[in-house]
Amino acid sequence: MPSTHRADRIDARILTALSDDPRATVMAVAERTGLSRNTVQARLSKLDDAGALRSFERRIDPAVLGYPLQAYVLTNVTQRKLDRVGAALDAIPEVLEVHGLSGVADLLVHVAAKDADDLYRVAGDILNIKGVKRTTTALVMREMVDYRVRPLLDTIAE
Amino acid sequence: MPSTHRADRIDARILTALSDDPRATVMAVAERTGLSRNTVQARLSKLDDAGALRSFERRIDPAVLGYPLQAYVLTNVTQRKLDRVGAALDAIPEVLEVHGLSGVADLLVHVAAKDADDLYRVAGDILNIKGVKRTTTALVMREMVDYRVRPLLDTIAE
DNA sequence: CTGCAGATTGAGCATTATGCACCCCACTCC
DNA sequence: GGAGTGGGGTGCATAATGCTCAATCTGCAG
Repeated sequence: MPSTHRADRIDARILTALSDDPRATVMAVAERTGLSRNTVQARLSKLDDAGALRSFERRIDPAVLGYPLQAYVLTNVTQRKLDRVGAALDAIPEVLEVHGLSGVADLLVHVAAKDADDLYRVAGDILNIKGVKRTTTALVMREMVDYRVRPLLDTIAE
Repeated sequence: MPSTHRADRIDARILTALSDDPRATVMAVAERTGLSRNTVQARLSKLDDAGALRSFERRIDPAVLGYPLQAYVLTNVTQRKLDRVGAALDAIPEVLEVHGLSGVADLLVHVAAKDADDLYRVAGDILNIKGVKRTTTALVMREMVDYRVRPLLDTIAE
């Protein structure tokens, strides 16, 4: 469903400017990028018409909501029940995201928790889902490289 | 450095409104939440003074930048060299984020790639870092639950 | 080389939003 | 009772927005 859209140099410059200052107005972006206000406005509406920008929720840190602990739960699933397990995971509030993988595990479940006990409980909830065979929990201890796309933007902008 | 800040019901309502419409103006948020413009403005400036909102880059989908493939590389590292490995990973453009873990692996490296060959190359780059002992690559095949914080926001907002 | 379609730009204009200051009120904690 | 905190209301000068129109300026096919 997403992104038949491919960002070019100009889009990259706009996105870079927005990364520098997410609350920047269209005018400010235009100034920063040396583009006209019209162009920036047109590009931006194309970008979000195309659904190129993901949910604002991505910018919300669970820690601020009182969930300072994060962990990744590698999950093995009885194959036929993948969808059911997905639905069950979706119903757990502490589940931030779930990726279907090829490789070591079937699912990578990203969870947040209030504290160690809470995490233990959530991990238990996941293990109790019918169709889940095995889980391995890895606690996030440090953010070594914070999510960034800048290097990719830079290669596009040359 | 982050978040001595803890969001309350009002913050949660504001954040929810912004999730519904990321480009909403302060006025629109005030209307949607039934709060006054003053309050919304004050809350928002507190939120970003406190650094409660993470980088705008989180909203940029690598797929739009021409990197439609994503993978997680579980990495085992010679412990003493963790920082050096972190720095080396930081230098690889295709590395989106790196988490330091407790558990199965030492590092969880999230990478993007243009295609299968590109991914293979990136995985090789990681494995070639001095201090990296072993890697396991898991390709992301499906987004089963897209990143979301809504359920957590809802519990706060009651 | 010529010409076309799409993108970029500059300008204008009515409408809204912003940032800030000031004041008031309700609630809580001493 | 008094001080402090946080939400709400109002006003105002300045700035941004959304939109349209017309004029270049591309890239590219013929």
